[in-house]
Amino acid sequence: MAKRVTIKDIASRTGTSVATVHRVLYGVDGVSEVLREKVLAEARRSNYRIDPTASLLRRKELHVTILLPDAAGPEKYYYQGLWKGIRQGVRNLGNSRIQFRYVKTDRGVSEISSALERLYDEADENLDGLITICDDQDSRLWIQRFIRRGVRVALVDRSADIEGLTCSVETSSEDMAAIAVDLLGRYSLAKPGPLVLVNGPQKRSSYRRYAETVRKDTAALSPDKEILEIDGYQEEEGWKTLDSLLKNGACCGIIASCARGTMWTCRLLETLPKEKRPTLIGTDVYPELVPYFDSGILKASIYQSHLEHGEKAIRLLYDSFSDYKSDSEVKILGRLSIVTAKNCKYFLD
Amino acid sequence: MAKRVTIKDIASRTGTSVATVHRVLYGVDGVSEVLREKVLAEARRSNYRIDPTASLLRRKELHVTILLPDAAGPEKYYYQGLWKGIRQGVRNLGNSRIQFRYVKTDRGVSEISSALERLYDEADENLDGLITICDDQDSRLWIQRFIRRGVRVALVDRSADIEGLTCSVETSSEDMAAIAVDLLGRYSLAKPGPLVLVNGPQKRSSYRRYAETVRKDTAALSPDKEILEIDGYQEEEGWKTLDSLLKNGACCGIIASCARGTMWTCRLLETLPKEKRPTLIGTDVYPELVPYFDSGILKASIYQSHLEHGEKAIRLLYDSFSDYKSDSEVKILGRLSIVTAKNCKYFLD
DNA sequence: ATGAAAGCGCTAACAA
DNA sequence: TTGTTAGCGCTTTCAT
Repeated sequence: MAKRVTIKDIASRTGTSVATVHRVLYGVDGVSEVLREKVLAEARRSNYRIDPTASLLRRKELHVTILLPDAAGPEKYYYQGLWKGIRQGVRNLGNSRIQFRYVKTDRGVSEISSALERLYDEADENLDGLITICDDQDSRLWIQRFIRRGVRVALVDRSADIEGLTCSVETSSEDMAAIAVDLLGRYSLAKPGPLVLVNGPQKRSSYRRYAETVRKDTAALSPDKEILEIDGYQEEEGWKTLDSLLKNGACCGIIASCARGTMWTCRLLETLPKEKRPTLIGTDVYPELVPYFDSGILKASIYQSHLEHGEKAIRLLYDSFSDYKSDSEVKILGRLSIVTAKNCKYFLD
Repeated sequence: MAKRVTIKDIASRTGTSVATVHRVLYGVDGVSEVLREKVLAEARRSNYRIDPTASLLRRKELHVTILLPDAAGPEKYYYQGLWKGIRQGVRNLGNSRIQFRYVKTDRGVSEISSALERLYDEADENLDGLITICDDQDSRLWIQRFIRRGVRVALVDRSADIEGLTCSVETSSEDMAAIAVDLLGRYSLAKPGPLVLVNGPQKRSSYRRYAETVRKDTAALSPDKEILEIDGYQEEEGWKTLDSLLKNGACCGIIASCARGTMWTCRLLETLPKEKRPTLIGTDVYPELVPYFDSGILKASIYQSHLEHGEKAIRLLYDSFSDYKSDSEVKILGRLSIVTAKNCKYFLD
């Protein structure tokens, strides 16, 4: 049980004071190059680790803002898991000397950039961390400004190639699509009629990549299978298209690649007689889907681990605060789970 | 931003000292009933929470022993995930002022009780926490002795009805079986031949309950379906039985309910020509299974979240140390995930 | 550029 | 039974 190396040890061994060691460890200037080198060398040599417990005790409170779309309206199904994960992550931290502030935008992701702008102006030097989502060029720019100002930024849900990010949690659209096609399977794809893909808007690259993989993987199982794409964000129009398709002819199966699309497709299928309902593979898991799992309308859904995304983002940001090593960006790929009626209860909280 | 309530505040408001407040909070005797009540009332009134950061800083080191079967030999497939989770949980804690000791038994669960006995004798007052597994009456008795001695015990993997347990993480055998039958599905069950269940030993209640649910759920989908049970722990014998069955006749599908059984069944199926391989649904996910996922021999496997079990156990035990409220036992039901070739990479670390 | 010193909120040893 | 006090290892402020 080797005694732990403290900042005091390093100070005495290098013939300096704890204050100087502290400055060196955190890269604060006002230390001569000679001393800096000496201290750094000793810290490495003795394998010094900061004691996070002690470190936290005296530190002044940090401020972290979480800026995400509100889980309401059509965004509800998508964001409720993420918010839940954020709350849970904060709870897990216990007393962390971090003041969290929650900001919700009303109209989804599109409003994020203007919210970032407002945040940038109002929060002067009082912001230390930011957790948000980045899906457009404007948001990218604002996030870069925050980073330049010294704010640590964690991104959830989508990747964005930004220099200096503290961490990002994302999902592989390709893997999601591959899982969906695989679940539908050779059996369903052998049936007559097109495969329907209730997708998100094409202007988002994640949805484009999803569709691409669906096309590729479907072709591998059933060449020449027609794929009919519907915009899941345009519920009214999509509903009509799909409804008439199902009433007239049929389709061999449906893949819904977005949370809201999964929801309304379930509702639509419910209006049809049982024998007219094709197999549906959905996306995300939330309480509203349970009845459709139970009735067999939704055969399976792909869980993007949004809850874990939220938890992880909080955790990683926290770690970055209590770790003086200015480590590079941490990228996390969210786990993709297959959820059916039989195990959906494990994915609801 | 309300200022946090400290032990000092409580002391001054009740006209006593921090030491007394501390004694009251931790239930140490040597405090008059009058004072105890007064302090407790004030703590409640002001919604006082212990500051875990500060609490940890000064506290003397705690000792926790983790006693589990070694992930070697036939136990390898089962316990590697659990051990990995334990290590990860310890890492997540960072500097927690807890000294962990890892003890591995060589011959699986059966050796746990004698290991507990040895541990009980050697570790005098120096043990504060224990994480282990309990699958027989002897272990139960030893665990009860530990608890009476004041050791906090966390159980992983199986439930055991013991008074005073700090926490337990377990898995629902019934849900596992239901998921397996559901995955095999009406389609496979409609094929001719019996359903083969490569199960664990019948003397374990978890395996008995597994088989029961398989029988019930199978009957619901395909009445009169014959179910052939093989002991997955007797690899040699089981291999012969299954091999001759598959070579002569056929079976409609195989469910393997234990990690080791899944492993050797995969190996067996590999020796057969492709058209003779029935659909296999397995249990647990570990690196050795990946080639069988890829080749299509293992259609799906049910992940018991062993990694998360280990993490959770460490976490919950830790929380119980930094929480003075002597809360009751925390029971966690491990999440059951469905894993296929398409998402197995997310379940390997 | 550097160091001394005062705590953070709590626990534990000691004193009364 | 109760109170006093000395830290835990670090961060921060202030003085040099």
